[in-house]
Amino acid sequence: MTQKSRKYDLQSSLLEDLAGFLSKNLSGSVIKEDFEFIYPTGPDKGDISSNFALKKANFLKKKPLDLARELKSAIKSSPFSSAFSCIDVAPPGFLNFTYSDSVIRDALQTIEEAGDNYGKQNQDDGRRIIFEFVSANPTGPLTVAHARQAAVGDTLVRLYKKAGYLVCAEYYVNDRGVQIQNLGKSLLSRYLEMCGKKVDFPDDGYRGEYVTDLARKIYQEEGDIYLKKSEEDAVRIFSDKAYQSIFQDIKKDLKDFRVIFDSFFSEKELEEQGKIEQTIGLLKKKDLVYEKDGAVWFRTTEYQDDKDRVLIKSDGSTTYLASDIPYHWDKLKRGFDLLVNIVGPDHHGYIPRLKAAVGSFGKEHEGKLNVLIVQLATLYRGETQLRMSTRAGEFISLRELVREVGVDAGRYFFVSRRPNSLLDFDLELAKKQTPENPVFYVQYVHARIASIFRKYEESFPKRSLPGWKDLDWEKMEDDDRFLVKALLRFPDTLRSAALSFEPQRVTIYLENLAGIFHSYYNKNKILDDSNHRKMDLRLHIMRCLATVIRNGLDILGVEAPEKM
RNA sequence: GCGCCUGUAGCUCAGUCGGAUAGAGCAUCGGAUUUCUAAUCCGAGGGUCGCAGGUUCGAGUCCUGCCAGGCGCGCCA
Repeated sequence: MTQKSRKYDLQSSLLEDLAGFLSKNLSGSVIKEDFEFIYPTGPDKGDISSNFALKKANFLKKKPLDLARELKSAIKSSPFSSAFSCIDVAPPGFLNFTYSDSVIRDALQTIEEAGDNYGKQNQDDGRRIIFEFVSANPTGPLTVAHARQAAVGDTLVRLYKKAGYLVCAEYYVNDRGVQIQNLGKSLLSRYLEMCGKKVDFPDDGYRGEYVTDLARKIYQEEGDIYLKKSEEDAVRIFSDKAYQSIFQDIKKDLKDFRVIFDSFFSEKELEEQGKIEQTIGLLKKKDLVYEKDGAVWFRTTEYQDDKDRVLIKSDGSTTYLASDIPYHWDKLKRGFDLLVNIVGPDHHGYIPRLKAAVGSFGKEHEGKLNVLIVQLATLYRGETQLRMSTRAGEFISLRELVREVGVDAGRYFFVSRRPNSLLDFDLELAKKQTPENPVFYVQYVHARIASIFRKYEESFPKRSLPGWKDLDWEKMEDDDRFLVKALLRFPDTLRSAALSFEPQRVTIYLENLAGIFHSYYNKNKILDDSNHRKMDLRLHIMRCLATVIRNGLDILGVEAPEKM
């Protein structure tokens, strides 16, 4: 990690340099990566701690406390000394550091300079990452399950972009195959009904109302002109009409949910380019496929699957897996080093197959696929759980959800729990404008600060706020320090959220930060005509806090309002 | 039966690569408003981290076994 890459992450930069210094100061047997820093819990433990002495005492044949004291005195007589107002050796061997005011000053300056870029990093390990998510079949509207996947996926993409990676967000479109055919047949049936024909609705057809609505629209606009077509042609035409219409709606819903895709990858094109056949040919050469019972099988058991899987069914049609293999090969060929797939829990049995697909491309690609499972969300209205059944066509769509609770609350709630945990989503709570609702609690910070600045403009119309260099740091109090130290943790929070694929760390951070602010706000007056020097300092702190809240909410795709 | 996931306060959940006395919010109870937005704040009570072993300076976190719940085990997607 270069100095430049940590430009906006003061804390990591400082701690890394410190680790480098200490590892050199000890003996050659310790490297800077041996030093880790943890956030201490509880009072009187400083701002950041090191457990190095406990970890390495045995290895260095020293007592932990002695080792800790040794480290402390090394720091004391080094330039790093000025970064800490206190270095405390605490039994059984912790080193507790308290940041000095110079660090706090530097933190504020960093945030003011960085602005929207605060939190941005340059991980710079050259890896390119592709996130594939939602990828819902374009056979019906997006549901609440897709909504959570969309919110999680999009937030992760934003996190990785902020961390400095080259990222691509992709939607894989199953725009061919049996399900699209079924959809076309369903639409055709509804259409024929409108034309007055008596028809049997397909057994495995799509019974949702959206199909009937679309049929009505076609009938109204074009009349019964399709009655003359052969059934084969009609199914083809109606499949295409249905798919086009539904897919447009899906794209619009995603856009309205502030979910941005860089590309939509078509399965149909994959087929038309002959990639599926090619792939099976290639696998044949590697002796990874064989015929049995009239079907063609892929030896996924070579890659830790518990049984082999069919690629070509005995009726000659191909399975999803047959398309997924060339699709994932294509991702690798496009130069992506990490393939992240975000899927629902119903797909988890599918993971070994996909890993086999990636593994079959070559030893060097094994391990490049990372499948994240996003669990379902259960909707509640207060205490009552909303039952949903996709089969019967009874479900709450993404669109309805957004209409009811809005994009901000929707996105925030979906990412506020670990992706791998079930999520209870209370529609009533999401709509509430009270502190129980974490979205409002966090947004309110931004609105309150904006309000302070409005009031400031009003009360001191002719005054211009002094620049950063002219502030009086003697006026800083413990409450101010505490607040800024929380801001200092922001870049590290984003990094840890990204690397662990856990966006809820951002919401937890923001809620904690909001709590610190509201408490501060209640206790301390910002605008103070009797003490302009203190007011100036605090206005700068408030501005930095608003920046962090805004940047944090932006990662979540949630707006930071000026007024509420 | 096999595999994956989950189990932390009454409820919903945090808990970073194994760190110090396990934390929030809701709910309950008691307080705060001549004020930059009370959409807020302050305080109190509330725990066998599912159970039992193990690893070690140290375990909610890692390992093994068990218990409970969810999901997956198709020539469906």
